[in-house]
Amino acid sequence: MQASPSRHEQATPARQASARLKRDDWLDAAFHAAVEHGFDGVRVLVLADTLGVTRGSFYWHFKDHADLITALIERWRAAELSSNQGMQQLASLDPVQDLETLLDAALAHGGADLSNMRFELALRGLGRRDPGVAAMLLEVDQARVRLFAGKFARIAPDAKTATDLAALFYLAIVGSFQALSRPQAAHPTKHYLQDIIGRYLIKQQAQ
Amino acid sequence: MQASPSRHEQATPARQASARLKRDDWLDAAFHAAVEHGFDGVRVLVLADTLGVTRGSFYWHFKDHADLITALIERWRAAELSSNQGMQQLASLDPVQDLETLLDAALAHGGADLSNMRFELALRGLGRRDPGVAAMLLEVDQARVRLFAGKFARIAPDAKTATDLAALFYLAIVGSFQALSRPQAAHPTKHYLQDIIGRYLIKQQAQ
DNA sequence: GCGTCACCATACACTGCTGTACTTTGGTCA
DNA sequence: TGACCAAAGTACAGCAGTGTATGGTGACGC
Repeated sequence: MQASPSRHEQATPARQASARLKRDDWLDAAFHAAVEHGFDGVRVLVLADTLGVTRGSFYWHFKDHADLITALIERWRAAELSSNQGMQQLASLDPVQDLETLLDAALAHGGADLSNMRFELALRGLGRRDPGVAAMLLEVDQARVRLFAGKFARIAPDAKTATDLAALFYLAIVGSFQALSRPQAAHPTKHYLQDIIGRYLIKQQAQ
Repeated sequence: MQASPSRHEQATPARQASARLKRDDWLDAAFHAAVEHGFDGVRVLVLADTLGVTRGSFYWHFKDHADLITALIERWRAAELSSNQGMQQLASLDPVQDLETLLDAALAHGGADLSNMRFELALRGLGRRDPGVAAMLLEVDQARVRLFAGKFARIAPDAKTATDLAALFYLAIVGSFQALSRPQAAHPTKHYLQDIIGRYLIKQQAQ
């Protein structure tokens, strides 16, 4: 649901040269750590290890561990909301095509999007303990549902139906992020949703 | 989606008397810790604190920390699958009523069910790192979708529609566990789903 | 060519948590 | 009433991680 997150991701334990690190490099490493091990697994000691430096570098760029986490979250939030705004712009003549494009983007479980999905799940895990994070996630969720509702409004018979369907489908998408999703198999969720759209909504429209 | 989890839950830091603890008491405490702080927050030291004993007791009941976690997960799995089987039994004459009862049970976000919901979310967080847990969750998910599909089969026009709708609604339920759910407000998800059922499915059936 | 500053290393103190070996208590039943 | 044993206490070693103070280095500007 967002473009590729980072400029240069580095998964290998030791960096190739002695290129000096910037704040964003630490944020990228923290991003991947959160994706792999959750927010509890974001340790500055292991980040320094994977980046090939010591923690002395970290405490130059960040005040402390909490500073890293808040910066990481804020970067995601900004990118997410801006991506949401971008999606709101593009609208073709075919409303069904628009919805399927939106579903494709939301359900693209692979590559960089898979990392974004897992990061978002880790973030939701954090939101269950941190009210501030929970409020931020609610803001993002509502922006997305508004986006969906805008698309559904073009094919639904009335406004309430549009918002209901938007909420239902968005919740199903969030649910598909973590249930019934074996990584090896092709993701069936997309077909579910597209079938449902084709089966009910179009029928509804054509009546 | 499950009955009350534990026989006697104890949230207060110091226990009232010197009642000796059993294995299940430790599991109950671990359950609540997982609910509150996730699985990474299940520490035997803090469990001992809240139970009012030292860790000497813990290492009598459990081999180590991993032993506690696997026992906790297995207990949940057994209770969940048995609860699922119980729900499969009850079926009234009215299929729509059955579905709404099922949705009520699935979406009951309050009291002991809220703890169960949060525990399940913590478990899914763990499943993202542990393949064994992920496989177990897939098993539970599939059992639940089968349950839903069985109910939908009584009102849907064909088998594929029933399984599609079951998957869609189940995913929406899982999604509603963590998105768009501010604890203070009444949960709108139930009304979404009931509206959708009333709006589309019944119409579909009556055609 | 040299100083400056952004970036990094090193060393230390400290905390929270695990696991283990051993001892102690207290309830129950012969 | 005294032995037994489940349950809990005590003490120690060790590990992983944070934060801090301070010193080192290398690329760039002048």
